[in-house]
Amino acid sequence: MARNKAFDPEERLAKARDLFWEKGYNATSMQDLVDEMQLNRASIYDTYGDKYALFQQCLQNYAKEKLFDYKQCCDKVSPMTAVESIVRRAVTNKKEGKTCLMVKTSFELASMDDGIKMIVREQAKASISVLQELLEKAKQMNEIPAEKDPATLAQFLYASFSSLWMMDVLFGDKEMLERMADHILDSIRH
Amino acid sequence: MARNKAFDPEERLAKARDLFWEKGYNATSMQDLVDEMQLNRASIYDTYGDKYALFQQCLQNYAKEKLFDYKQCCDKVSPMTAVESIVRRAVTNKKEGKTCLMVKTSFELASMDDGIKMIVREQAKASISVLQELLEKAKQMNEIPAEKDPATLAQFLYASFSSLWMMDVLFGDKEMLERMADHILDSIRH
DNA sequence: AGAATTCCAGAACATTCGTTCTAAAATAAT
DNA sequence: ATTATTTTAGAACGAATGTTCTGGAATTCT
Repeated sequence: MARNKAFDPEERLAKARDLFWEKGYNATSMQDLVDEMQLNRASIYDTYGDKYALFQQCLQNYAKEKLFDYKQCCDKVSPMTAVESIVRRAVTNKKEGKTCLMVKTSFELASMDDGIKMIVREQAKASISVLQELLEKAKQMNEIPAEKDPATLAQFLYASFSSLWMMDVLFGDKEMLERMADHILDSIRH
Repeated sequence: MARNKAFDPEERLAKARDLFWEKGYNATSMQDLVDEMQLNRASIYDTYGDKYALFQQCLQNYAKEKLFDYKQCCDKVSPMTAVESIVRRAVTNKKEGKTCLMVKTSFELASMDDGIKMIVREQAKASISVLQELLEKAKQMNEIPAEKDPATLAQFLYASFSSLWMMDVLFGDKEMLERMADHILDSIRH
């Protein structure tokens, strides 16, 4: 009866996500999205809804990929090695100088918009859970001191990504970031 | 010959700063500023220039106050106590849930706009210098271990403000922030 | 008093914004 | 072939954007 969609919604969503990721929500116009997604205006509205709804889906998409990344680090290695690789990845994996979308969004929108805050907070909770689980295992294996609290450490670790990204934006000095990452990991182990 | 200005430019600049601080640059319209500063449009353009120039002046104003705050903590007490009070102040001094303007701006504009990045980076450098000086004194007084590098610690400390503010935005849990601050300070001392 | 400057209120400007709509071409199933 | 739906390009919309301008009232100096 009907014509099929000529594009892959997930793939085009990724393009929108990358653009929001680069420019932020407010600085990205609908025209920018039309150009970048290579879709007609109407197709965007039909498929994703308005700009706000589109952004929410981008956030969800980003959260899913990010969490998948985290969990991928957890297998095959000792818990502390997993934690270390997650932190190192934050320093190394810089997609062309793009700051983490979740961190960016936390500061641009989450303080004013409860809908957005909820999405970002849930992603944060999930990430912190992964880290906490790793740290609890590490504690059992005496890889971190007995007096440390895995929950607090996990929160601190997750929050530290914001630190690393801010310093990356301001100074773009990779060695500085590595020294900071060293300190962050040392603070967990000792 | 001429009429005097009927308002105090510094005082009205502070109002603009507070509004940018709350909403961010892009989400603040010129109309918002007219309402908040209680000034005529023309008076704003005559006194401060356009929106971008006004924002730059707000940033400078904020930087100056922030640095003054930091230096105020340095007198009369031991260097480590000064560092501690600066960190604690970041947790306690939350102006009605407003995230640090420098951190906010780092993520909203600094990655795209070099003019803004320069202002934020200079403020960061100045703050880090203050911290570094304190940490060097603390090291001489054996308040921190000999193997630690004050420069790296100062960078880490400054960056940690971004951590604390992000978690404040997302969770608004004061006790969580205090536990994180404890860990941050412990990581310096041991 | 008179000249100079700044104030205010608001109109006016051209852009840009997000969004909706029109209309024709393309494709898929019946 | 017919029907149904999605595609495309682009026009159109009202609202909001940043900015400039007009005009007149208010104030300060000589």
